[in-house]
Amino acid sequence: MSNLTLEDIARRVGVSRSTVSRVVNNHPNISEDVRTRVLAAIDETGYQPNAAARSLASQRSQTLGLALPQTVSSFFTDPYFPHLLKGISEACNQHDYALTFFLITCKDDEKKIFPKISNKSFLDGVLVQSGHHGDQQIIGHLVDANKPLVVLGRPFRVDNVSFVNVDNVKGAYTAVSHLIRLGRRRISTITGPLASTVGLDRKEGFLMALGERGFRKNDKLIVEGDFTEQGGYYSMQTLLRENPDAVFVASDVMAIGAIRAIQESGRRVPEDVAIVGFDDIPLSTITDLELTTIRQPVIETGVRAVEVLIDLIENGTDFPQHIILDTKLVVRSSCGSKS
Amino acid sequence: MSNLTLEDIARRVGVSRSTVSRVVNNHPNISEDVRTRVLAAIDETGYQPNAAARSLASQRSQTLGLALPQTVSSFFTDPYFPHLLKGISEACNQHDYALTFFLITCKDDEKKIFPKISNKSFLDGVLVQSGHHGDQQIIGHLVDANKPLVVLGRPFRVDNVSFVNVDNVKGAYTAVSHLIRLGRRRISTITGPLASTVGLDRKEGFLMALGERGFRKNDKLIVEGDFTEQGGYYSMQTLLRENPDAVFVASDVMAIGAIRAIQESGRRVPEDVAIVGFDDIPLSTITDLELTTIRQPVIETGVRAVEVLIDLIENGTDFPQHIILDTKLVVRSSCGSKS
DNA sequence: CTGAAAGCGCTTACAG
DNA sequence: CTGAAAGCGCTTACAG
Repeated sequence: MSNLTLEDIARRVGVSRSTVSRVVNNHPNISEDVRTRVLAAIDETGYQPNAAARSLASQRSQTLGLALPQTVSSFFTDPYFPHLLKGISEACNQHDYALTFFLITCKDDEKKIFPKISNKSFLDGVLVQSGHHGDQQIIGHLVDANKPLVVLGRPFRVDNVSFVNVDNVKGAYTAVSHLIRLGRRRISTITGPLASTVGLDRKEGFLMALGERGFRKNDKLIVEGDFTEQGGYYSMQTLLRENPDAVFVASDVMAIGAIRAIQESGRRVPEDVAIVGFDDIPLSTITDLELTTIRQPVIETGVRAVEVLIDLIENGTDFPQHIILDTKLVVRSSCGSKS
Repeated sequence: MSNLTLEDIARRVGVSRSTVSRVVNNHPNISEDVRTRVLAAIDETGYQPNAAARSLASQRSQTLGLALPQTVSSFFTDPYFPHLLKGISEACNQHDYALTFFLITCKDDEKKIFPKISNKSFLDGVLVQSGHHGDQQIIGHLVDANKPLVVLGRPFRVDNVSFVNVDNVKGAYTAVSHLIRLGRRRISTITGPLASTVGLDRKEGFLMALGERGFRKNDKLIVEGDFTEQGGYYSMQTLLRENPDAVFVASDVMAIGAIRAIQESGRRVPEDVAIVGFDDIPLSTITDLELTTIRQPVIETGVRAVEVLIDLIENGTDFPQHIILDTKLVVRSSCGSKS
C-alpha cells in the first residue's frame, strides 16, 4: 500500500503537485473546495508522504535522538528510566516528531553512534541523559557539530548547553530539614554515585541542611551508593555501625534496600531509624511501611526536555536554556510523623 | 560541520560523484588508489552522507521501528523491558540500523503512530512487543501494509507472522516438575495476566506438569497476577488461605512480593512454602534467600528478533519464521534443595 | 574500474 | 489561491 506519490493525488484531483503538498502540510491560503477534495483523495487512497523525500527537500527529519550513555547499572532496575522514556515519547508523539533511541554501552558503540547522532540530515536535535564525567565527550561532540541539544540532568559543564533538571540540592535539603525538624540528631545519608551530578547535588543539599542547623560534618555518616537496591542494603549496613537515628537515601530503590538492612539488624523504622527517600516512584510497600520521600517529576522532565529541544530547532533560540523543576516532600510513615 | 556533499568530495579528489558513492558504500571494483584518496578526503573533511538523500535514492531507511503497546503497568517495574531494549539496541547498532521507538499508551497515540509505523519510506521493518489481545490490531495493520515485521513474544494469531519467543510452556513445566520432584504436594501458582500469551503459556506449563503426575486440577491454587511486586504480594495472600506447600510464580518481580506475603504470614521459605520464579533477572536478594527460577534469555530475544527482521528485509525471506528460545532451571535456596 | 545521467518524491521561492 | 520549475543529495543501471 501507498507507493502513491503527490503526483498521483494531484492527477486524481486535477490540481498541481504543489497544491497537494500545501494541503498535506496544512498551509494557509488553500480554497476550502480544493482542500476538501484533496483530503478526500488522500483518505480514499491511503496516500502517505515519503518521509525521505520530505526530509531531503525540507532539510528537516522530524526526528529527535535520545542518547543514553549507560554509565549506570541502575538503568535496568530503576523505574526512573521507563518513566523518563514515557515522558519523552509522549511529547514527541504530541509534537509529531519521531524518536530514535541510542543506548551507548561501550566504546565500540560510540564509534558507530557518534557520527549518526551528529549527522545533520538524520536528526533534527538530540536529547542526552547525562550527569557523569564520561558523558562530557558526547556532549562536546554534539556541541561541536552545532546540533540542537538538550541534556537531561545537570551536565558537569553547563556553558552553552541547555538542560532540564530537577532541583536536587533543594530536594535533599528539604528531606534532611524534615528529619531535623522531627528531632533526629544523628542523620546519615546514602548518596548516589559521586561521579554524577545527581549524586553530588543531593549530597550537597544534605550537607547544607545540616550545616545551617549547626550540625558538625561527620564523614562516617555519609556512604556512597549506586542507585540499586543491593547498594542501598550494603551501604546501610555500613552506616548502622555508626548508629544513626535517621537516613536520607538518595533514591527510593536504595531506600528499599536500606530498610531491609535496618530491619534485619533488629532496629525498627521509624522508631530507631527514620528514613526519607527520593523519587516517589510507585514502589512495593515494604511490609506496612510507607516511604516518606521527595517526589520528582520524572515524566515532566522528559516532556519539558522535548519541548525545549523543539523550541531550539524550530525557533532557533540559541542561548542555552536551563530549566530546573521543583520537587516536593511527600510525608508518609517512614519518619514516624505525619506532620 | 558537514554540509559537504558527494560532489564536494568528488571535486576535491578529482573523480566523479558515482565513484565517491561507491567508496562510501564499500562497493567492490574500485582501484585501491582511488579508494585510498577518497577515504582520505572524507576523513579530512568529516564528510557524512545525507541520510535522507540516501534513503530516497535507495528506497531504504536503514532504520527499524520498535513498538511497545504499553498494555501493562509492568513496563515501569520489570527489568525485562530494559534488558530487551538493550538486546535490540545492540543488535541494531551491530548491523548499522537505527532504532525508532514508539510507546503506545492510548488510542490517541495509535492514530498518530500507525501511519508512521507503516509508512513505507520511514521504517524498513518493525518489531512489535506483543502477546495481548489488544495488540492484534497493530499487528494486523502492519501485515496489511505488507511491512517486514517480527513480533517479540507469541502473538495470539501466529499465521503469517514471524516471532521470537521463549519456551514459556516448557519453562513453567520444568519449574513445577522441580517442585514435584522435591516432594511438594500442594503446588500453587501465581500466573501472569491471562489476557497475554506469556501468562497463558506459563499457566499451561504448570497444569501440564501437574497433570502428567496425576495431580488433580485445583482452581483455588491458581491466582492471576499482573507481573508487579504488589500483585505478587496480594495474590500470594489469597493463595495462602489454601495452605500451599509450594508456589510457581510467573515472574521474579512477583516472587519478591510473594515471599514477602509468605514471611509476613509467619511461614518460612522454603520449609513451609517452596518457591520458583521466572526470569532470573538480577534482583535484590530477599534476606538471605536466593530465588530458584527459570532463566530466560531476554537480551538474546532482542538480538534474535533484530536479526530475523533484518533477514526479512534484506533477503526478503517471506515465510514466517518462528524462533523459540530455551529456558533453564536455576536452582538456588528458595526450594530448600540444591539438587 | 569509472563517468554521465536519470531518477527517487518531496518543498518552496517565484510568478501570476 | 494556484502552478511550473528548480533543487534537496544521493544511488544505480547503462555504457564504455
